[in-house]
Amino acid sequence: MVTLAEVAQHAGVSASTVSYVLSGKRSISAGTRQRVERSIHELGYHPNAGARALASSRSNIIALMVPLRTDMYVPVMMEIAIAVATTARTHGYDVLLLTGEEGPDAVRRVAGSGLADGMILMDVELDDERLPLLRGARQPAVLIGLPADTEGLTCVDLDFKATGALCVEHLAERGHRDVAVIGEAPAVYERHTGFAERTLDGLRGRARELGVRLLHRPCEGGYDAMAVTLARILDERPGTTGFVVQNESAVEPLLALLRQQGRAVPEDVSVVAVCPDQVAVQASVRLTSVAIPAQEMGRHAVEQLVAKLDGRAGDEVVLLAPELTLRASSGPAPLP
Amino acid sequence: MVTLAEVAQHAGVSASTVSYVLSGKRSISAGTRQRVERSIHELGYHPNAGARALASSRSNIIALMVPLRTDMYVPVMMEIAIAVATTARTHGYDVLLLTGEEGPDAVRRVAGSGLADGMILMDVELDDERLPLLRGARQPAVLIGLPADTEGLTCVDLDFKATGALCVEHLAERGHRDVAVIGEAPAVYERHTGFAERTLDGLRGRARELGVRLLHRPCEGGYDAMAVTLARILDERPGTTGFVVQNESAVEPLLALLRQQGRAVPEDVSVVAVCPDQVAVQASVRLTSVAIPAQEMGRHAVEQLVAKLDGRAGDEVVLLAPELTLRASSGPAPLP
DNA sequence: AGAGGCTGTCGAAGCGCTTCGACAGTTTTG
DNA sequence: CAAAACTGTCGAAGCGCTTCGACAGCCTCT
Repeated sequence: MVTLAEVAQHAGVSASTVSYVLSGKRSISAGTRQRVERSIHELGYHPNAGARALASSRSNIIALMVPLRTDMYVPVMMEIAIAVATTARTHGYDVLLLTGEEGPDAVRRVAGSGLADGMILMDVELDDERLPLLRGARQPAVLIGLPADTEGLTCVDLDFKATGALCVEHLAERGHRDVAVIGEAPAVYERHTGFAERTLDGLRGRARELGVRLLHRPCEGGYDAMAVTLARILDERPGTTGFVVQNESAVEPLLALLRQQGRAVPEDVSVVAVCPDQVAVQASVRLTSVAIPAQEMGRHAVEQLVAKLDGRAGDEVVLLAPELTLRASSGPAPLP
Repeated sequence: MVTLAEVAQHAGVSASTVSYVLSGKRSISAGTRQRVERSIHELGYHPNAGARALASSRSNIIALMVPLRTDMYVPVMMEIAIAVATTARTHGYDVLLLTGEEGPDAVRRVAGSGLADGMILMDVELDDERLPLLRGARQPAVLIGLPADTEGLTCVDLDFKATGALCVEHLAERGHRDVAVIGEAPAVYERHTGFAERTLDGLRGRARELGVRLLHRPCEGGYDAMAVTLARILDERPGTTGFVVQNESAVEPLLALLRQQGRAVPEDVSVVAVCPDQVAVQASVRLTSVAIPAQEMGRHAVEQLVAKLDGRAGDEVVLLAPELTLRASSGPAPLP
């Protein structure tokens, strides 16, 4: 392994000069800089990460805590994770992957050991047990998701309340009076994951204002579960003509079942989904949907965190505005 | 931050003693050990990762390089990544997440800086440009996937050739003479990803032996692409009664289309999928499938890598045997 | 022309930990 | 019963880098 000292000797300067060339924290004459850069190149020098971390108390690593669960739409998680990793690199950071398994201990471990300079947490519950630790820590953190109390925390998320409202509006505009909501798996609600409840809030609030009757049913993914859920819904509210689907693995089963029952989409029934665009486009009926901006969320989270690490930002809650894309699963807009 | 020295002082021993208590590399009397452990606990001490890495030239970090692409089934990638992270923790390692974006440079950077002790690469192409670097490096590495030349490399993968053979056998046993293969997206073949081609090898080889006529068609996921592909297949081979599907996002569309055309599964047509069990179970017809053992692959990869790091293992190619699970999408076994 | 300010470079002091050799005290051995 | 072999602990020397203060040389003022 080539060391700083060897580079310095090769270039005929002192070690500190090489360090300053690398970090740019002091001005260096053009000639010296070039000589040093050539030596670095010729010797194939790479700074040692450990030594750097020790001397500077900065590891240039961001920890990303992803949920271990697989009852939520995994591609979204993956997309966020990849966006985080990619964005982090553009700011000179690497990403350490932590699973939810260790829980709060992971937070302690990473913060205590200086392994990472800051952390990003996904899948935050309304009253997450990791939050007190984060509030107390000198470790900057950013949450993807919105807990009940955001005091002293930085959060990034889609505005799910507005998302719910938007879906109802869209269906109401098209004349639907009875709307069913196919929600996430029951477990998601039971552990009080913020986004599911917030979507529901938005749906209910706007439905009340617009005089739409709403029926919400959680639903495991898959064909069988969807069949049972749909049967119950139509039993209870036979006049249901609008569907909002928030569980991506229920989308295709729902469409298949509706088709099978002779209910045409969008002629008889409208469907709006909350899902990544890819899913909406690949479905058997191209779905009108509110996209989950996974990439943007990941990118924003990193940028907030980097800003905090640079002392450029304080706590902040960023809610991304939902956007509804009209596709083939909901009727045309009514004439004005 | 509490340091080793402070713990040592608090416990009334020298710093090296504390270090040996922590690492267990020298024997320590029970009394001393307890005193030190109490001090560690009381002071809330966490060893500094950077200092440790510097002094020991071991970071206790494994780098995991995941593909950036999203044209392959993402949940499998995610499941592998999570299995890697989880298994790594049980061996005392953390996982650094690298995206394919940086390509070979990432390998250089990580190896050069000592950021990680070893690396695991996913989505390896037959003639991957990262391979020469790995062969030359003192950085142990494990591949998930199988390149063309495995000389000097450690690899873990599902035995896709056997998987292909198994699928054909299963359909042949049930009397199918014309079998269509719905493959991955064309791009996957174009970049010569090993598993796709190896599956095809297995399919073709066994088909020839068993006198089965095989028609292979790559297919983008989604409903529309599948519709076009299916139409072409039935046009070219109207007698097709068996399907092998290797693209998970084509599964549900295929089932919907077959249903729509009045071809009953499994009465008229049998379908065998290569996909995670979750997908097979959630489909509108529970699918006979060969599972992709994502967790096991991740776990194996870590264990191989850790063994190499401990000097307990050399290069090795581990191919996991495929297992076919009979479900509702293929006919009953013929009477003996 | 001398004071004061810049620039560019260097030396040295750590950062917190691991690990090697040394050694006092105790136990085993022939 | 002395010699040999352990055991358990300590001190000190780094690991490779960052960063602070110092300073030589030069330029710019009045």
